[in-house]
Amino acid sequence: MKIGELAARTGVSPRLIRYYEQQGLLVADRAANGYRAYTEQHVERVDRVAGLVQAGIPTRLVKVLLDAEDAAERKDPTCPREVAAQLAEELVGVQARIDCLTRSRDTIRDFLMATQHEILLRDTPAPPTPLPR
Amino acid sequence: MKIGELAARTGVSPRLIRYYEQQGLLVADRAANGYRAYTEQHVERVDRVAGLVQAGIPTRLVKVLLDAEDAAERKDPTCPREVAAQLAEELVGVQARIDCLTRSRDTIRDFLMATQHEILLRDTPAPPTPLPR
DNA sequence: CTTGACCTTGACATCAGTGTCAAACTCTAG
DNA sequence: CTAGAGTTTGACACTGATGTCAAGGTCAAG
Repeated sequence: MKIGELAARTGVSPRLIRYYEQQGLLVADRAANGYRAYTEQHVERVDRVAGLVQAGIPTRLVKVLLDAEDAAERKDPTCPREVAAQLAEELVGVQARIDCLTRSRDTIRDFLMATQHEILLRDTPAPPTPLPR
Repeated sequence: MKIGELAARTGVSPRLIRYYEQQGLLVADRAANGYRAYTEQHVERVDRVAGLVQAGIPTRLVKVLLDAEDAAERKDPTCPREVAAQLAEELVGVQARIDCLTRSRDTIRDFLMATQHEILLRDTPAPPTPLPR
């Protein structure tokens, strides 16, 4: 598929898709005419990248994260200690973000409940199930 | 306490603290000399703001979120439907970020385990406990 | 009183993420 | 063959979050 379709399917503008590629987060084949050619897998990839970027992860780190995911997928346990350390480092940052967002999510949800606006709550996950810490 | 101490305690630069105030995310008392004066509560507030901003929530929305939290805390169920709708809207965005980050966190954690780097895993939460969706 | 550390405001700079526009090319439909 | 839609690259612009610097006020220590 071409970039326009990929953009349509991911909700990410072509401009941004090219930007991500330029940042090394994406690799696109090229058709004979020079057009970028994408596969189904790219759809997922772009969604993932956009999601992380929107979650405040700088592209530089998105690359690290996704590279690790790729390695994991390939069952490629090649991981120099240095990289592992960087990932571990990043992990705490990610967890911090999750905690902060979770707190806000819970507060918003509770608030909407308290103000009789439950109707607005769609597919947001399970109720105040306090997770085992 | 003055801005320097607040900055030290939160790890947020004075510059940024002033910026947050300017964006309406913070309200600071003023001492007779014009210096901003903060209380313990501000420490928490600044942590919270910084956390959300780092998690990719634009300051404009951080304000909405925190205002709702404040309202909730004051047991103030005054909430025009319009505001509630906006919050509900924001909720799905927050949840999307959480999902995306959670996925990355799990992948990183799994990856570090798989590569025999468990040692690097500090206080990151419970193992692959698949949450009930 | 002077000095040094910290505060104030405001201007300017930077970086990342995005949008927009232009010029040129490709392809498909008519 | 031509028109229109989509693509490519590259330049420029903008916004939000931050850093930095300057000029001047405050204050505590010496």
